[in-house]
Amino acid sequence: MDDPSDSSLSLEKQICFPFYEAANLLQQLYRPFLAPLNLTYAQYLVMLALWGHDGKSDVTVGTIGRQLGFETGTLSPLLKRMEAAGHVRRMRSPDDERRVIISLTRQGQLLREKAKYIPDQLLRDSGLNDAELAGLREKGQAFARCLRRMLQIRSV
Amino acid sequence: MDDPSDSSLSLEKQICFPFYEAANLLQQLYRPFLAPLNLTYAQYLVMLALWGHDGKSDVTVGTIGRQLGFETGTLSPLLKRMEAAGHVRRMRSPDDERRVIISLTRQGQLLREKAKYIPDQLLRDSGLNDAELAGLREKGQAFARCLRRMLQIRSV
DNA sequence: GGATATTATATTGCATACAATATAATTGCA
DNA sequence: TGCAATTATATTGTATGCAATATAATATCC
Repeated sequence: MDDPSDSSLSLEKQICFPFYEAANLLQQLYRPFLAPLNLTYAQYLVMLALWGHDGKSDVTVGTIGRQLGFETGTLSPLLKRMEAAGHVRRMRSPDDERRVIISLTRQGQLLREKAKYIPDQLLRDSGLNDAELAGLREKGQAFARCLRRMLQIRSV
Repeated sequence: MDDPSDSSLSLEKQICFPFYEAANLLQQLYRPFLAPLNLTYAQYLVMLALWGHDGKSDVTVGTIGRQLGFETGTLSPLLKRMEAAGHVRRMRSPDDERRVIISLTRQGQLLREKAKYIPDQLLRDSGLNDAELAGLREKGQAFARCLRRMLQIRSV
């Protein structure tokens, strides 16, 4: 079987394409919910990370990058836009001036109250039951884990 | 339960994030395989679509857009880059001059021979068995289908 | 303690993505 | 036939994404 059949190049047989398509679609799905909060989907993920840290410890650009799998080339300008929008503050660490500490502004903290209805709303709209949702999450995480392993990226 | 718990905003509980992350990772995974062919992942998907049509009938910009879920704002410049790279030709339809017919160049046809080893290579590298791969594909397709339904996009 | 290596972030260049809008051609209907 | 509606693609503007590179600060080693 050294010569793979041409059918392996069939669009329908692709494993990756549905995931790629889903990523595009889910951003379209979130847009009308996030636009009123002045957030894009990538920015929403950053907010989730920051809300999760609760200001208990310093969160740097690198912290967020590792959590979300973003390179600095993505995160730096993204965080500047979020700063311009008033969601976050960027501050050089006094201890290590290479680090930039990202913290929530008051507005960024308050945004959590508006955002917390979004996940449940979308879950309801999906019409999927808990088992189906759990199955999707598990498969999504498994695939991401598989890809990280193939790329030799240390999982968070 | 009108007031959702804040935990719904936890990054770990998100359904969508793993799919979003996977889409970013899979492009990184394909890059070293596709770069030698002078293709990006999105362009590879266009090639899959074109190879699948086999030149049997006219493939327009709209045809590809519906198959891949791309807007014209994405596809138009993408196809121009593929034309500049010598993979495809763009030609106004004589029948309906609004249409632009996309066809493979000789180079684009030959590229299929080089590309056909990629899927099997990646499947091997994944280390997943057939059942796991089938499960992933099914869940990915199911999620994309769910999102299309939520966005009221007619499936291809 | 000073050269070297490492770390953390920023910048640049290129390629997606999509919404909104524009343009041009075709269709449909009075 | 003529004009409004529709269709197909292109353009513009904004926001990702990542690789490659640059910059600056810290750590390490001798």
